[in-house]
Amino acid sequence: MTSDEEPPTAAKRSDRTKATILSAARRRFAADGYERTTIRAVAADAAIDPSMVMRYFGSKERLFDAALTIDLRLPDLGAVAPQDLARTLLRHFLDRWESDPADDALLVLLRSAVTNERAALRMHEIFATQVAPALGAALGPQAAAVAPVLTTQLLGLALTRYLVRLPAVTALTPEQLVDALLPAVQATVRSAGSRPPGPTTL
Amino acid sequence: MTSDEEPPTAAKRSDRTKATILSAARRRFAADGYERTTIRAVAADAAIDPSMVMRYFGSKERLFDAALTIDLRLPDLGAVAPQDLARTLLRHFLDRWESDPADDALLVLLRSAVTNERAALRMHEIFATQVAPALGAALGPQAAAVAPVLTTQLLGLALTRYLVRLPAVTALTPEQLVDALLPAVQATVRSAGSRPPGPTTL
DNA sequence: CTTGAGTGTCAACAGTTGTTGGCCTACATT
DNA sequence: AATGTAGGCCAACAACTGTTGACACTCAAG
Repeated sequence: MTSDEEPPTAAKRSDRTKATILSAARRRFAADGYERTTIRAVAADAAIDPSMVMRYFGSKERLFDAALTIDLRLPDLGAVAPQDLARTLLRHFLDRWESDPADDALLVLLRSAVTNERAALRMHEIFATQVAPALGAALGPQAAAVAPVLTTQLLGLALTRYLVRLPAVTALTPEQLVDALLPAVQATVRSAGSRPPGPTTL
Repeated sequence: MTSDEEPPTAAKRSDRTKATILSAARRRFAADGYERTTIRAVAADAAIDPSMVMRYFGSKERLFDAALTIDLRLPDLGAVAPQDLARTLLRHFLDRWESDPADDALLVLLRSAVTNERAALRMHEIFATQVAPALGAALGPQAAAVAPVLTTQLLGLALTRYLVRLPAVTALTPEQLVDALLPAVQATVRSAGSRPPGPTTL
């Protein structure tokens, strides 16, 4: 076999441009959402012809799918002491988002999920496959009751700080945000234990 | 002067159609957001020609402005006992949203604010003129520290339940939601008193 | 040198969008 | 009956969208 493998160095020129397109697409989707992002704009950012975007990704929808491979990279919450859980979660997400808000896949997805059904379904999927299991490992059977509330709180933070950019929220430093939100998140985590399965559940 | 006043009954035919357009616009903006809402679709819903929408409102942007006269109708929170504040807030917004999610101006605005700069600015304005003062009346000078967190929590709820429609959140009844969120919101309200003005404020 | 695939550009399509201007009709006032 | 105006419709515009097909360049293999 002397004939088939690809050039060892410079791993194919096309892969590089494909990656360039993908990163431009992520930035555009993050900044503008699905509907306002145009293939022409993505192509221009990637300094390439719009038709190449089509050739590499087939359609705008498939480009969107490709741009949104989401891995929350949640740590093993089973190894975290319950009293540290709230702080760990807040820090984890804030760290991610602060490092590069315009390129974080979760923020990209969230912005589009508000007006795009496809993106919303993707969000549901991530909750079911990543958030719920991770919290289950930390909180056991009580997690089901708490997970939606925690999601509400964390996505609420993402919404007000990175999407709507409320001045009152963007004015705070990440450390101040952790301090400000900690009581609420901690109360939520604690409510898991204190509330027996069904008090007023009809 | 016997000549000028308008017909007393049936207060002008044009007012009625203008109102019809406005209500159709609200529904469309709520369902689709600013970008995906088309004037043609609004006109079709109102059973009228698209050009009439332009004649009455001038442009899509001005139609959007007209559709979004937001009054949160917040009760006088100064009259609410501090320990009831959390529950009052939760109930107030849940009641509003549940009664007609597809026509609530705040949800309409929120959906668009995520991708539309103009709508986002409108949101900032509402926070400054309605939310902040109302909370100020209830919490005094501490309100400034708490208001952003409360906003995060309430908008987080709106986001997950009405915009992204996470199954884990839509599955709950309003009463269950109040119960689930209460510990967190209460902890936030309480944190207003316990945290002196500036511990780590550099 | 010739080939032929890989990589890219250009120009155009068909559909949709916000927006505009001309025309028609009903009807209260003269 | 004549008429002016408010309310409405129709057809078209220019711009922009996702998408497609034909053509040009590069460069290693034969």
